[in-house]
Amino acid sequence: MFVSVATILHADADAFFASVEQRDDPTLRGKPTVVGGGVVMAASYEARAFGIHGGMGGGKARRLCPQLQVVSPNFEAYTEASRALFGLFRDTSPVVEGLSLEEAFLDVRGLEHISGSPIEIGRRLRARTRAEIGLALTVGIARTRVVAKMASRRAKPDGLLEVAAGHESEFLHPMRVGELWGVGESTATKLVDAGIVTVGQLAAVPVEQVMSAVGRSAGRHLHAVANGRELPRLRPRPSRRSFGAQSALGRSSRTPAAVDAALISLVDRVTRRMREKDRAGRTVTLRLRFGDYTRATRSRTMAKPTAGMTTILAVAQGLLTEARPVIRERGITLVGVAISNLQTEAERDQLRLAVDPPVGALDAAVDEIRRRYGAEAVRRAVILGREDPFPWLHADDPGLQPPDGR
DNA sequence: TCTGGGGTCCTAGGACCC
DNA sequence: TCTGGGGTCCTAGGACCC
Repeated sequence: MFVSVATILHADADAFFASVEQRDDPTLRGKPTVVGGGVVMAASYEARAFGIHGGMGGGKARRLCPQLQVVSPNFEAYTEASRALFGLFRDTSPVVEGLSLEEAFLDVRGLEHISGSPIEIGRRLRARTRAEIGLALTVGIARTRVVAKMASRRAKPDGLLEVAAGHESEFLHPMRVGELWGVGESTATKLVDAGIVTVGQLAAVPVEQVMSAVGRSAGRHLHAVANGRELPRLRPRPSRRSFGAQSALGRSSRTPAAVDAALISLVDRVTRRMREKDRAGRTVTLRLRFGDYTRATRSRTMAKPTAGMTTILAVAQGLLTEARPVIRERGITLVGVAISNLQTEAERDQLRLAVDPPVGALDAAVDEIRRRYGAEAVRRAVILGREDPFPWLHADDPGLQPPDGR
C-alpha cells in the first residue's frame, strides 16, 4: 500500500480576463464588469451576482444589469498576466501542467522539507499572486487532478480547499454526476438514463455498466475518478495538437463572396501563427455552422506538413466548394479552419537543422541531430527535408559518396 | 439560453495492408 | 476462390473545456 498524501494543487485565477481589466483600470473595481461586447467572454463576480456568465449574449447581459461595465478584450494584457502567473507556478513547483492561460496543476510532492505542507504552499502561492500580480487565485488540493480541480471550484472565489487523502468519497459521492469535471449535459443524461444519478452511485456500479452507457474510454475514466483514483495519462506533457481560427458571420456577410473573403483572412491568420511558432501540419479541417445551429466539418490530409498560406488556402477552398450544397441548403453562420496532424516539435527541430543548418556547419548539424535524437533521426530529418542535404548518408544508395571522400 | 473563439480527446466506419 | 484477424491511416462527427 502506498502512503498517499494530497499533493496535487489546482491553481486558478478568478474571473481572469475581467480581473485583469479591473486591476488595470481602478474605475472598474467593485463594479459589475464583463469582457467582450457581442458575447460575454468573462464576467467579474459583481456581474455574476446579476446572473451574468460567460457565453451569454451582450444584449441580455445589459438587460440584466443596466449599469454593467463592458470592455473589449485586451489579449496582450492577459498573455502578460498569464506569463507572470506561470512564473510563480514554476517558482512554486518544478512540475506544472498548464490547462489554460489562467489555471494549472502543480505537483508539490517531495517539497515538504523545502516549502512546507501542500496547504502552506497553497497559501503562500495565493498571497504572492495577490501581492506580485494583483490577482485573486483559488487553490484546490487533493490526491488526484480531478478532485483538486473540483476542490478549487468549490472554494471559488479567492479561496483554498484541501480534500485530504482518504476523504475523497465524503467530498465526491453526494454530488450529482453532472457536477464532475468532464461530464457535460450529454454524458450526464446518458448516466442518469442508466440509473446513475450521484457520484456515489457511479462509484458503486461495475465499470462495465458505466462503459456501456458512455463509451469505453470515458466510462473507465469516470469510474476511476468516482472511486478517488485516476488513470495515468498517456502523453505526459501534452504539446499543442492543432491551430485554428474561426469567425461568426454577421447577417450581412453570408453571401458566397463574403464567405470566401472570410476564409482567406482565417487561413492567413492561422498560417501566420503557425509560422511564428515554426510549426506545420498535414490535415486541414473546414468547420461550418449553419442557420439551425447544426455543425459540420470537412477535412483533407496532405502528404507533407506545411504552414504555407497558398497550399492551405487551396485545400480549404476545395473543401468549401465540396460543402457548397449543404451551405445552400441550411445557410451558413460560422466558418472556421483548423490545421492538425502537426509535425512534432522534434521533427521540426530536425528539419530546421537539416534544411537550414548553421552556416558552413553541415557536419555539426548532423552531429547535433544525432546527439539530440539518435542516429535514426538523421535519416528521418533527411526524408522530411525538401531536398536531401546529406545524400551520402544513405548507405543503401551506393552511388552517393560524401564530398572529399569522407 | 439562442451561442464567441480557442482548444482537447474519443468513436466509428472505411480503405488498405499483411 | 474464399476467407480470418490485426494494424494503421483517414474522414466525419460528437462531447467537453476555458
